[in-house]
Amino acid sequence: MTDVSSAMEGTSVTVAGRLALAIHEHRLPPGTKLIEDEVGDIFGVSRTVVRAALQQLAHDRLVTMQKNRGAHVSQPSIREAREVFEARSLLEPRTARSAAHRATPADIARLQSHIDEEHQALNSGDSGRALRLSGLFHVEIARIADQDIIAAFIAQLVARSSLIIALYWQRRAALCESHAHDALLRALADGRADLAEDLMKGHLLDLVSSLDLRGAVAAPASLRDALRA
Amino acid sequence: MTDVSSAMEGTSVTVAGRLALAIHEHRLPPGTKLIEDEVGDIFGVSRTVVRAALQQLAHDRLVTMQKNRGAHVSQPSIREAREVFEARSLLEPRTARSAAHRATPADIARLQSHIDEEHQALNSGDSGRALRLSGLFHVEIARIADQDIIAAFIAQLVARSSLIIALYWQRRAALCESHAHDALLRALADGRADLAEDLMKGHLLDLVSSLDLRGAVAAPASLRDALRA
DNA sequence: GTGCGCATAATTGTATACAATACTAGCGTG
DNA sequence: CACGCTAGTATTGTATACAATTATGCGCAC
Repeated sequence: MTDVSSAMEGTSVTVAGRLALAIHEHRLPPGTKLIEDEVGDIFGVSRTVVRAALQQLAHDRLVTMQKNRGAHVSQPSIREAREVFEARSLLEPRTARSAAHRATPADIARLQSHIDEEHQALNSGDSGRALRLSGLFHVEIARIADQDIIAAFIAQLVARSSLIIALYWQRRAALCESHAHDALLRALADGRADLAEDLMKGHLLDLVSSLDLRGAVAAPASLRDALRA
Repeated sequence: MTDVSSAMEGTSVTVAGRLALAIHEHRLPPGTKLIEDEVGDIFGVSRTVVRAALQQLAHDRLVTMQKNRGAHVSQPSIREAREVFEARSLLEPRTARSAAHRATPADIARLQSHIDEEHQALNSGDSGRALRLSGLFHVEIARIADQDIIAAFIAQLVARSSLIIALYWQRRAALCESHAHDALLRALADGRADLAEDLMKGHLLDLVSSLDLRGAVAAPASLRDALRA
């Protein structure tokens, strides 16, 4: 998620960031219970700050809190999954268009390095990290478009997409993505706004069509292990 | 803001809602300091729950928190103001189009009652309440479109718009809005999707043009006043 | 063996306590 | 009279304590 909502920073933002990262990289699968004492012990803080962190994540829908029943990594429903990608389809193509108009050589270089890192992560078998970098690519485009608010929305949607992928991904041969990102990068570099918009639209459609939006969920894991990084 | 992000429990959400309402209705102007003890006394809760509430509001950018310096009602910059309305222009016209396709008679009736209440509030001089109802109208449309995620985004943007209006509104003869809403309602009722989309786009443009978003903050009476908050 | 009921443990909700930091006012000095 | 310094106050950051709620495990009837 990178950019955290408000200022107010401090310890709870750090904890929220670490948790968000773990969720984004699929080290904390959907449904995992996040016990306040346990998280507090792991990060060496009190429940007070853990609660603040969990509430931030709950606001972004990465975590679901129920009264007296604690916090769990969210398990987006199929309906929610569809809505997330509908929202992305509404926001991102137009944002890619704007980005094509504004992208500087420095921006392009930064995006390229993202893609490179993503390839590298994939080759070294770190698919979690690859997934997160792939998401960051999308957020970075919104930031190039100089639209902080929309970038924040996209960041949230990307994070939720990661949960959706964890739950509903079907074909694991996932390296098709990088080509889409390559093509997008070229379009942005050449200032071809129409093309960038179309590519983004198609890329998102590909993503949805790679999901199986009909059922089945995964199993939780151990907190300590997942957060070891 | 009506819909509060997550589930999470009652008390802090209630407090956050009450505060959000007061902000939305301009009873708490931008810049107002929100002292935790004070708010806690008012609502009869401890600082713990006040803090949780303030953090929720901070996440929605209605409140700004700085480490060790407390929480204040946000004062959106001009850049931020522009971005809010850019984001709304991206989301709302398309959403109005969808709503036109899906609106049922019950939906139309609900919208009509919103408009009626808004008129009523204006006539009785309660401009704060009118402003809030006016915002709710927009959120309701998104809900008719059956897009919860986008509705939540719009709800946040509407709330922020209220702060922007408090800061940058110039022409106070503000009843033009209701006509725009009437026209929108008719388009939705008749299922005229193209028209609804255009009307919404125009309505938002009208809104921005009624703001004064050129730098040059209104010259403050005294230096002391200017630098106080 | 299966399901129910109760005692006990875990976990969360809220309040409070204490430490750290920022604000304010009053005094002295140039 | 303005400026800086110091003491005291106000406010926030974090941890802990206790109450309320939920989850768990075991004995027991059937």
